[in-house]
Order: sequence, then C-alpha cells, then structure tokens
Amino acid sequence: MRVTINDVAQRAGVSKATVSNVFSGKRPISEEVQKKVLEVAKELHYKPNYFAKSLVTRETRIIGLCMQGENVKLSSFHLSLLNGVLKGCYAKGYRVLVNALASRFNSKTEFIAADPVDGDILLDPAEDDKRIKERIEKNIPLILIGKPPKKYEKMVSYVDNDNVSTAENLTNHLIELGHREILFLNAPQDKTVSHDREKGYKLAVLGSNQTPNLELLKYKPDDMNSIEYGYLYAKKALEENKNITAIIADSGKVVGGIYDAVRELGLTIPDDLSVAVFSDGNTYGFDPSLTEMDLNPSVLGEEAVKMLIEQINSEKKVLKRVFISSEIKINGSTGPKKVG
Amino acid sequence: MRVTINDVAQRAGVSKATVSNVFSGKRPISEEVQKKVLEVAKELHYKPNYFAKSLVTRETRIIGLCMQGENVKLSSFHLSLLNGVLKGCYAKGYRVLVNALASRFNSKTEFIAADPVDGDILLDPAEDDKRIKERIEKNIPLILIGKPPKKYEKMVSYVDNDNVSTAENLTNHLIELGHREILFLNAPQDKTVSHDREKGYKLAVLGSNQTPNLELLKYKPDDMNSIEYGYLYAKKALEENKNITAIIADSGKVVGGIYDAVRELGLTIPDDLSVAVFSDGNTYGFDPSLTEMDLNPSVLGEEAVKMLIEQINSEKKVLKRVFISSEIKINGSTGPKKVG
DNA sequence: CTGTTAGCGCTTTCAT
DNA sequence: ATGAAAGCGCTAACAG
Repeated sequence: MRVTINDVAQRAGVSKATVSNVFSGKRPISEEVQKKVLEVAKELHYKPNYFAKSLVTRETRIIGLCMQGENVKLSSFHLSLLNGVLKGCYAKGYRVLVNALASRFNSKTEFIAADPVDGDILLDPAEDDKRIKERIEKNIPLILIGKPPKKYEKMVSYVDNDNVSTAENLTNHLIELGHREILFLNAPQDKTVSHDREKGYKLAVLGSNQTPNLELLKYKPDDMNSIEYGYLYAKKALEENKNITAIIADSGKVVGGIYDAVRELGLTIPDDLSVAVFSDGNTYGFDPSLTEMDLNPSVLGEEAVKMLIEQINSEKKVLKRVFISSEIKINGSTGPKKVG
Repeated sequence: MRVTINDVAQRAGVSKATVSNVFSGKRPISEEVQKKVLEVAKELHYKPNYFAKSLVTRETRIIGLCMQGENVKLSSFHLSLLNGVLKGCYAKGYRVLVNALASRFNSKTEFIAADPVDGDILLDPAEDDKRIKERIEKNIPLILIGKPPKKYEKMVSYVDNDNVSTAENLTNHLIELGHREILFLNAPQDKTVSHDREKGYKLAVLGSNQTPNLELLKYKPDDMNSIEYGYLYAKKALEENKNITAIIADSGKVVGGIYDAVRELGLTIPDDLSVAVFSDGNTYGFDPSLTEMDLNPSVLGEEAVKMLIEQINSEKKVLKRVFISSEIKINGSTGPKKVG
C-alpha cells in the first residue's frame, strides 16, 4: 500500500541507491536507467518520505515562524510580514511552519520534540524571552524581527524598522506644516517599539526648539481594541485641548477610530486637523487618504528569510542587524496648520 | 554534541525502550527509574527527534494549509481564516505548515517528498484542481475551504459559506430598498465562489419578477488588483449606465476603489448610490460605514481544523459538509433608491 | 556508472 | 517492570 524506494528499486531492477540518486542527481546515472526508474516511480505514484530523508540529511527545508504563545491573533501587519516570509521561502523552496503553540502545551512536558525546522524567525521579542534563550543554547539558526532584549543584543541577528527615525520624520513633517500641539497615539507601552517611537517624536519636537508635552503622549491600553482606542482618545483629547491640530496614529485601525471621532465633532481633515500614521501599507478606503510611514512589513519578512537561509547554509555564524527604512508618503490627511 | 535517546539511556543505566516509555507513558515504569530518567534527560537537555519519531509512528501533529501555488499573496480574508486555523490547532496541540510552494517547484520534479503533515486544509479550490486529486488518490485526510469542483463533490469534506443565499440576501436587501439596476462586482470567474454568488444574485432578481441584466455582472480579472478593479469597473459602469443605483462588491478592497470612483464622479452614498459588500469582518475607515455580509472567515478556519483532526483520528471516513452562515449588517452605505 | 552495507533516532514487538 | 532486537525509509560511504 505504501510505496517506498524499495518498491521502485525492485520493480525497476536496480538498487535503492540508484533510485535515490536518480532523484537527487548526486551522481551520474545512465540515460537508460534514469528513464526506467522515473517511469516506474510515476507508475507507482512514488513520493520520497520526508522523515526518512530528513532523519539522515538533518535538513528539513522548513523554517519556523514563532509567534507569542498565548496571543495568537495576527494583525494585518503580521499578514504583510507573513506574505514577505512566504515570498522569500517560495523563492528558495522552503516551507513555513507557523508555531503558535500555547506555552501551556510546551510546559506540559519539557520533552516535546523540537520543531522540525532548519531555523526560526521569531516575532515580537519580549524582555526575558525564553524562546530566544533556548535557541541560542541549542545553536539553532535564528533571526528576530523587532528589537532584541538588551541582554541578547550582541548574540542574535535581527531585522527591524528604524523606529526612532521613522517617528522623527513623521513628526517633523507635521512640524514643518506648522503644527505644534501634536497628539501621539502610540503602541502599547510594553512593546519595545513604542519606546523608540516616543524617542523619535521627542527628538523632532526638541529639534524645533520646543519642549515635548507629555500630556500629548498616549499608549494603547492592552485590553482595548485599536479602533476604540483611536476613537476614545482622539475625541477626549480634541474636546479638552482645542490647540491640538495634528495626530500621529499607531496604525490604520487607530485612524479608523480617529476619523469616526472627527466626523462626530464636525471637524474637517486636513483643514482643522492633520492625521499621520505608521502603516503596514494596507490602508485604503480613507477619505482623505492617509499621510503615512509605510513600515514595509513584507520587506521585513522577506529580509528575515534571506538572512535565516544564509545563516542555515553558512559555517561560521556572522551577526547581522538589518534596518528597513520607511519613506513618508504624503497624502490628503495632512496639511498646513490653519492660520488664526 | 547531539543528544539522543541512547545518551540518556546509557547515562541513566537503562534501555532505550525504557526511556522511550517514560516519555510516552505507554507502559508502567517504576517511580525510581522514572525519576532517574527525567533527571538525566533534563541534565542533558534531551529532546526527542521529530523525524525519527514520525518515521515510525507515522504521525506528525502538523497540518498543512495549502494555498494556490503561483499566487501566494494572502488577503485579509486569509488572515482571519489563518487566525481561526491557528486557534483551532492551538487548542489541540497541532502545528500549521503553510504550503505555498510555487507549482514550478513541484513540477520541477514530480517526486518532491510529500509534506510532513497528518492532513491538509486546502484553500481556493479550483475546477480541475490537481492538489485535490493527488490527496484523494493518496488517501490523505483533507478538508476543503470553499466549494469543491463538481467531480469531487461527493469525495471530500468541506466547509464553506452558504454563498448562494448570502448573495441572495444581500441582493434582496437592495431590492427591498427599491434598487433595480444593481451592478455586481464579483470575484474572479475561475473561483467556484463566484458562481454561487452569481446564482444567489440571479435568484433574488428573479424573485422580484425581473430579468437579470447580464451587463451588470462583472468578474474580477485575475491580473488586476482589487482596488483598481473596484475603481475602474464602478466608474465605467456608472458613467455608461445612469440607471445603476446600487453596487455589490466582492470585498472591502473593491469598495475602496468604488468609493474613490464615487468621489470622483461627485456622487453621494447612499443617496445617489448604495454599496453593499461581502466582507471578512475587517472593514473600517469607510464613511459611510458598510452594509455587509460578514463571511466569518475565522469560523471557517476553526471549523476546518476541527473536522480535519476528527478525520485524522477516525477509522472510517465520513464525508461532511459544513456551511457557515452569515448575517447581514446594515450600515450607512445602503439606503432607499432616490425617487425621481 | 551501479550495488552493498551501515546507520540516522526512535518505537515496538517479543522475551524475560 | 525492563531489555534486546528488529525495523520505519532513506542517504552516504565504500566497493567494485
């Protein structure tokens, strides 16, 4: 019932080794034999067994994409990133194993088999991340997406946006338009990215010889969804502080909420209020369309794969840090501060 | 360097078999031995080898998620679906292998190893889909998401939206509002889903004692992106046929294009034009907000996993069809046909 | 150019 | 309750 290399060999009247080599091309085979083997293999619907092969070659051509255990929900940023990862893998003949096993499964017994992967891409690294430690100890090829915890900074390769300058540029754009009171609806405070963005924001403000107003810096509460976050925080801030003339938003969803609030308050974008956003390149439907920093998540993913495969196939481990830049796309949601 | 079951056995002074059974719990082991083995295993950082194990057990606890070869780009529908799949797997301790290998890799040689999965979930089934044929022949557990090609209808289990009635309901909503000339920007013609939706659309029109106008039925060209599709087709149709007062769109992105066209033409939604959409529940930012049928992709994914795992673990194969219903959410993008 | 043989690391009889 | 030994299906020396 299950057809193996032996069946093919026997039927074709050759040895297992020969059959193996017909497929791998690792040693020359005569036309004649080759033809015969291929013919028989096709007839029998033969497919090599993945495990048997990997058991001996120690290679799977699968890469792991590890997301945080308890929180499996993918955002559209993750989507684009996954698209990039798939594209990179696609080009090289690798497959992707999405690993989002709940940590309670892993801890049930510590002796669960290691993943059948040649290496891992790790998302959303956190301070004191056990996943990183484990892979470094076992010497498993590893690329982080995002900023590593400080203690591993010198030990892993990673790819990230340059979040400081991205935020700085976006803020500067608004400052150049004359805006002074700029509300910043940042990512949640426990994500490393929010700190870098805050830094960039402050740098820009300081650069214009002003003092950052901490009242204007908000973090998304973990238990609130993004649309609600945008809506509630924008509305409250705009009602309480009439001097706010611009908002920077963490994502397209946050803008969804902001636009709702703005309509409710009877304001006009960009005349009364400018809105700028960090985006995953997937914002559409907004009117006016958004001025944004596209974080190019798909490029992040693609680059991570490239680095990982390079690491898998190289003898000596070379640490690399790759920063993906973003360029500002200016659209209708930002404009000069109203005079008066 | 690489620690195997032998190392553990030796160091613990027991046999391989005993070590194996300590982990599997398949036969009783004395307290004493158990403790010793666990201790040594921990000390050595032992992890069982995935392949060696799978080679003999014929089980991987990995399920495959197969997407069309050449077109690896995931949409936000896929994203929600993937979220559902992950959630389902997560609950049962399975992992997900995303298979989007280009078909040119598969065809390079037909004898690429079969995927290391216990079963597959297959997306976007097409007429004459080789992937389905292959899996049926090899008797690999399989669940389709979407409607199977006719010739496999009686041979595979699948989960799908009830696309006929979904389209019918959405169309009826517009008809009840008085609309008669309803443009339908459908999915690409080679996707099975487009046929069911067309059917539903026609049923609704016929139900109101009218004859469907085939001029109003459009399919997305494969090589055009969705936003462009919405923009170009809506604009052209609205310019050429002033009687059109409503549009049904295939997805949120298509609506993005439609809204652009509408603004350009100086029309108002819903006064001049009603817009309704099949959605993945991820539409935000539109003003007015969308009247939609939420297809619940995440539920589709979760259900597919449940069925697949059931199939993997059952002796006799029972065919199942599961339909996920969708309810209409009425919002500001649809309204009564203007009188006059 | 091709065949023979010895494993890869694990589970699973079959003994004891 | 434990051990010994026989594979799972494949690749990789080693011979010829």
